[in-house]
Amino acid sequence: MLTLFTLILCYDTFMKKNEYHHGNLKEEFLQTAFDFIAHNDVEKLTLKVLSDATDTSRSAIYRHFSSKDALIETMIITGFEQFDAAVSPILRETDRPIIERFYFGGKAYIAYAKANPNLYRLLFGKKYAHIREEVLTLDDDCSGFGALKRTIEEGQQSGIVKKEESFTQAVVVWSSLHGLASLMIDGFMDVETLEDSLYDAMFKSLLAGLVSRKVKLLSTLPFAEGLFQPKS
Amino acid sequence: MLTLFTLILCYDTFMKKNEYHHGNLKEEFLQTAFDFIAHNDVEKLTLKVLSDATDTSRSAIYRHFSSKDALIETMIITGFEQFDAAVSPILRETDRPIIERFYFGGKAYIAYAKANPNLYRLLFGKKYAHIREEVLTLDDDCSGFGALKRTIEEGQQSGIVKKEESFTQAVVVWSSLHGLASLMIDGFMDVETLEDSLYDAMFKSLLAGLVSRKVKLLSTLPFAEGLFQPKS
DNA sequence: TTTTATATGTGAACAATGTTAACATACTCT
DNA sequence: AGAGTATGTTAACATTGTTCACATATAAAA
Repeated sequence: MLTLFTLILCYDTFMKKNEYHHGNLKEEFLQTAFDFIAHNDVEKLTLKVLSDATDTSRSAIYRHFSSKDALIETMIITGFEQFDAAVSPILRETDRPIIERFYFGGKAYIAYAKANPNLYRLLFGKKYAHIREEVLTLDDDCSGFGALKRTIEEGQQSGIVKKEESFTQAVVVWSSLHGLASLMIDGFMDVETLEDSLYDAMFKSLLAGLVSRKVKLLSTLPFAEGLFQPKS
Repeated sequence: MLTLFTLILCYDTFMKKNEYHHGNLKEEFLQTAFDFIAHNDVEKLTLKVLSDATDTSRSAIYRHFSSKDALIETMIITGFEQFDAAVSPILRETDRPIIERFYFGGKAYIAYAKANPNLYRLLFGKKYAHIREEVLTLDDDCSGFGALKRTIEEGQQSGIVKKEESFTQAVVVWSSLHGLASLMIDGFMDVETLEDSLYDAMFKSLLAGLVSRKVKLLSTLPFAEGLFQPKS
């Protein structure tokens, strides 16, 4: 009997490690939640999903988050960090032609939304707008929007971008990106076949409104040929 | 005692009319639901809200709709009719300059979304995309998108709009409108002070991408001055 | 008119959900 | 070794959408 007890003790100690106290349950919850919305809508994310996946009780989550919404708030904060990390750096590659930075930055924006539709909806939807306000401020230069605005201002200084209110210009660009991304991930068009051509058309249109007519385009982007007239 | 009974009968018959059978309860449910989302998010619309407002039991709705979603489906169908009725006719005012039609059509689009944010989100959100597919097809000329595409094609024929794929051009326009409307109603910017100037900037940018350079703008819209070069 | 069938409304009950409270267990620090 | 804290469990609650058996009004048939 002593031997059996010892065996159980050994099993508990070395095999199952912490059966009762997980140790990093908070991270496990978050990871499970992110894994879940990679394939399911946020609406389907339930506490039962989290407890089942982590093999805990339904109320265990309340030791790490004050509520379900609190967990989602954390997801939104880290979600914005990841989203920004995927898009903003491209705008800041100052050794690259600015038009290219706009082009590939926007392309990364659409690509991220398409690759993570449920996360994108969570980040930019109405429901958790109050959390967003804690994370991103449009006036903040560090935010994605701030990076866009600053890049536009940089383009103004080098004469490529029209010298208008940069905030307004940035909103116009952002609206197009957000609109196209939303229409794509919310089931309005066959994304697979149209994504690239639609983005190119939209970018071309945006450039026409953004770029000064006096400037000849020096970009290497092939589709942009003929967009602008030679310097007169 | 007979008198009392007669009184009750009279009361029932003439005052309360149909206390048990309402007669038009289905319409009452729909009207209540529309009234509700005029001031609240769709997520807050619950069967208890409907039963309380119509003074019926919680399960009465199931005599008129097979489920809560079925009621919302009906709302979406009529919602699209109303939305289309507010926007599409402007595009079809063929006696008006086409640029003006674009301008005021888009303005009506944004205005409707801003005036009915919860309905707009319901119509264009992901959750009920399957119902949308029954109502509107992008290929259908009668839909709002079809009206936009046809107007663009009309502009191409008169030489005002660039002769490119009209579907792509329509998607570009729609993306901008949908993006701006979404950003506004989902709490990204102070809509009250910025709505008009942002829309004008966006429309100007769209025109730059849409309109043929060879055409001198004859529109009466003041802000569009200087957008295009004189016919050379 | 009386009877029958159908349409419409009610009340009780269900499972699922987020949440809380009382209790149990394990880790930490003295 | 023991006290205190952090972490996990179980049971219960209210709310939600939904269903089912039952009640009542209207329509149709006799």
